[in-house]
Amino acid sequence: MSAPVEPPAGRRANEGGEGPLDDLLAARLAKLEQLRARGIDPYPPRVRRTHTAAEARELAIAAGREPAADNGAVVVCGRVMARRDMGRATFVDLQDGSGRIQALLRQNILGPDAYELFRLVDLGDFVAIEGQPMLTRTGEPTVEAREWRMLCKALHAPPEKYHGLADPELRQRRRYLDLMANEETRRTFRIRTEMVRAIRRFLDERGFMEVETPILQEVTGGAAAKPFVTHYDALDEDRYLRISLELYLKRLIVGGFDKVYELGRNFRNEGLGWKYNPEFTMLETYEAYTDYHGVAEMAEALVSTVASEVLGTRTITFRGHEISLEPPFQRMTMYEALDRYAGIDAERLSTAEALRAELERRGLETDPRWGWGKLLDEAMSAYVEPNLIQPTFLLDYPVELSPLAKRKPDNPRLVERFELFIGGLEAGNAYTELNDPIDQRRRFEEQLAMRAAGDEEAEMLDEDFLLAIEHGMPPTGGFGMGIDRLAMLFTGHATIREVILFPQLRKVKS
RNA sequence: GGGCCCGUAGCUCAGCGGUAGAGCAGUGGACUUUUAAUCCAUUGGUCGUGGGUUCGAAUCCCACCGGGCCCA
Repeated sequence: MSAPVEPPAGRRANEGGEGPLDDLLAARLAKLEQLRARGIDPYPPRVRRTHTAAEARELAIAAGREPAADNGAVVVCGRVMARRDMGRATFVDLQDGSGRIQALLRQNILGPDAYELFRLVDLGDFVAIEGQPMLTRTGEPTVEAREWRMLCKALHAPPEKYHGLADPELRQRRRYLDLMANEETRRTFRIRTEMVRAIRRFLDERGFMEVETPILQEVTGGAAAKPFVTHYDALDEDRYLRISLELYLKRLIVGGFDKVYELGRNFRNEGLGWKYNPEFTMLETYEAYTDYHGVAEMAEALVSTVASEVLGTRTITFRGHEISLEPPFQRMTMYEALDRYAGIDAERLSTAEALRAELERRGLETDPRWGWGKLLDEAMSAYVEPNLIQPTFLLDYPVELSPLAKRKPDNPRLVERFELFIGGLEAGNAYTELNDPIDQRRRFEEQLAMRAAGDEEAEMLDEDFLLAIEHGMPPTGGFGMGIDRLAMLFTGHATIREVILFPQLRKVKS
């Protein structure tokens, strides 16, 4: 049943029902009607495709310039990306998920009617071409059509064929246009997917069990971050969107699963920036009967293995630096790093006042509410992290910054923790997990005091989690890794938005 | 949050106080091996929005909206 043509949604200029219909749109709608008038469905429900574009290319190359008269036709399908009209012959470039293939339509082969009908095909439409794979005079793999079929009429033109889509805002808001126009974008997201697959493979082969834990949480924690709040109508109760995976995964270690991991989305109510998006993907692993040194070995094996499998190399380029992911990675304590890159002696500057004075002297702006731990963290961000280009484990953090990590037996002001830096980015974080429930309660209480003093990023007290570890959690090494940041490193993109399909953007107000 | 920059045709961009432009896309025409096809002709714009300055504003000023980069 065919209905009269109505103006489709789209074309912002026409919203509100004023003004004439856009010329480009009108031309396509007219062609749509002409197809229907000739009894052709512009949106047929199915097609029998025999070969992808890539497969047809292979066949064309095998067939050569003068293919045997009948060595089997193929049916290829795809979006029309370019069209070169030569009179009684027309070339089109079809793009499908495998790549591109050229098709040649000639009037004497198709017949005048079918050839004439092809004039109704625009850039962006999907068509099926049935015909002979072969090479043209210039050696281009081509399917020479003996029949063609409409698969889907597009009402809008695709982005410009040569420059593609360049406007960063459009590329992110309407990622489908970016994907259809830019091969580099398609490559980026294929690498990201391959990377995630390789990570799962690595962990699965090592006997880890993939699990899923709640995103909507009554109490949230496991990271220093401000959460999003939502409301659950059925219970008339508020819930937080999780900020990390940690506290639920450790409950599973308590329950007796020795090796678990989760790869999932976290949500943090913070600003946007080149390395921040409010929703981002984390991997966290927990392994009983290992410690942070064992985790470090696993982490470097994971990063280097995944690089080899996905990129075929362990050398990457990021922000102008060549980086080797070959293990072992460099190891350095946090204090050593502060001394080496900033000349700051954290042990001597052991009070907030002393450290603040030193940082102010260096021209770093500080906030009077910051405690010693936060000040140290800022000093790290300013002076140390940008220097950690080659993969580096920074070991042994102050307890103030790590309420869920176990203290070092020989220095209770420090915990057994590392952060992994690659290309100046914090890519991983791990600790020997705190399993002393008494110490854990004390640490939560210190965090509560910080919350009361106005620190919105301090941990909440999770009584249910405490009850869990009061039942006993074995010595455990935990690890977290930002998947988006690893994707930045692997694809060479300098901003996190380039590796997230639909990054968070402000609403468009009309 | 602060500083700097950007917003012009569907897309990529020029114009920066004096009648809104180019290429691609579109439309009409020529062309049966082209590939950023070529050639001829041609349609298309509240110059992000709203105020202001000016005889005159895409252009200068202010505010707002959206985006980018740097800093926090």
